[in-house]
Amino acid sequence: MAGKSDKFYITTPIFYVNDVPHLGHSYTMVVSDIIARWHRLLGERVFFLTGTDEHGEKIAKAAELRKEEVKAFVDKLAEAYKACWKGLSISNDDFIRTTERRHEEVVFRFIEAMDRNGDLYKGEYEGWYCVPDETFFTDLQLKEGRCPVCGRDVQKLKEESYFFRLSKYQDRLLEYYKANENFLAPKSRSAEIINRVKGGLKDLSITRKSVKWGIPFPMDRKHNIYVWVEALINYLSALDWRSEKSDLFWPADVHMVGKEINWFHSVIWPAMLFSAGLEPPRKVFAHGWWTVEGQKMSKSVGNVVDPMAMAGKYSVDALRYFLVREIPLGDDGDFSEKALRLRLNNELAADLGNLAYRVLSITEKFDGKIEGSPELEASLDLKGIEKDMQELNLSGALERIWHFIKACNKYVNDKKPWEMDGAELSNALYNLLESLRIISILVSPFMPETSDRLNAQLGVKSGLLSEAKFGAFKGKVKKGEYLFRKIDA
RNA sequence: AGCGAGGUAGGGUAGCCUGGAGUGCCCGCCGGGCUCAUAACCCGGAGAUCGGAGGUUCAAAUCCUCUUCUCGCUACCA
Repeated sequence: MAGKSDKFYITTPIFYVNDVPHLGHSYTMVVSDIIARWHRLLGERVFFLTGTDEHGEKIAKAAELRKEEVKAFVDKLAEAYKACWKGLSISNDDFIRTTERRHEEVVFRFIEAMDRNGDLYKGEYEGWYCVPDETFFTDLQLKEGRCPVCGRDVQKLKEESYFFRLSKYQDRLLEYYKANENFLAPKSRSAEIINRVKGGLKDLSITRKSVKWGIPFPMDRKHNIYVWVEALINYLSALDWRSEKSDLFWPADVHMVGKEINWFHSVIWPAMLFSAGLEPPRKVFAHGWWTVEGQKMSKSVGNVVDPMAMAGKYSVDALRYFLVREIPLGDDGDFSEKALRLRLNNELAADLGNLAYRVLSITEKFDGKIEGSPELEASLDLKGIEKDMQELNLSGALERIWHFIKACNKYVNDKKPWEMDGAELSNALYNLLESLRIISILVSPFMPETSDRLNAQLGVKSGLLSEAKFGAFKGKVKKGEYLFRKIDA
């Protein structure tokens, strides 16, 4: 029964813990959570992973700046991330930290597998070095020939380093892209990657002698493994690679990533997997960025949006709904409280909340048996919703669900159940209550808390997607609070 | 600069692959209806030469060429 066909493994990036979580992180999490919950709704065996990336020079510096011990510093931040995800109803099955032993062990095995395959060699990394900052930079990173951090002169330096033969995998990557059209997603970004790979791949320096806060390179302990190489392996270390668990869940079905790390996940990571003798993931999805009222979100501008504050002000579910409804997955979008309020007031309160409230109000005044024949079924495009979700068109799926909600509101207006009684009224209520039950199932991945509350008001248990069809209504209705309240500016 | 994506009513989007009346959705605006319900809901309407030019075709938002504007990526910044 536990076949590989009904498993689903989805990951988020592991976030770099040099600062607390913000709206961008939360967006990745919410999107991934919705996809994970959807697959659970399908009855699949889901493994949903997130975590934190805790090595590297930047983190060591950030800790030093605050006069804290590095481990204590990352411990504190990892907790902040965990708390934030809990607050946003994120249903991750595991939380991997790159400072954990289980991660280090898998990293060692992975590097050794690459080495056995003859893909690692010792060479020299050449770059521009800024002495006061103790950091290497590439030509592109320099600002007018000077250090991009402090603005001082840099010097060309060579450092011994181990390299990964990325160049060896150019053809194999291109073949993989070609054979798996859905791997690079969204489509609008795939050409960008393919053309760059076609342009040629250089081998990668994957170790550093100068970086102290990291995982040692197993073949030469004077070196530490470069953070991003090691970080990518988290997707396997959480599965305890070479275990029953990894046999079941690997390859990952979706790596959800921000567009800035697309290259690492679409090119370097699959090449590393080839090298270690593993299958690449099925899909890497690069989502877009949020601006805030037209401006880039940045600390210096001071417009960084705190997801917990937004969730506190408007409710977790309103925030989750807004994030996925506002923009198609893959596009960039603009965040503003005004836009959030608009969707909360019009779509959540006026459409969904009001529908539930008006139907439940009428139902409570009726004391007969609720039964009838499905009339609203035709307004629900379940196939379309399933297709959208399969294609990760989350905003499209919501649009279809709302189309149904609007059809239900229209049904109330047209039927005027408040003027009915007896069998006629029973039939109208049957249709509306079953619709609400189905709506509750459909919105549950997006707004789990709201779905629970609606279920409680309908007096039904939460169901799987297979139950999202008209049957006999078996609930015991008890009108409760509004699902959503309007909020004025 | 190279490569990529996109310019559709006041704003935001879908449609483009597989040409066939500008067809849809959301917000906003105008008018009407209703009153079970969170002053919510429903109906109707105004509003677009589908960035510009040329071409293919009986027919182009949709295919081809050119042009213009916007945005993204350009590898060791997690």
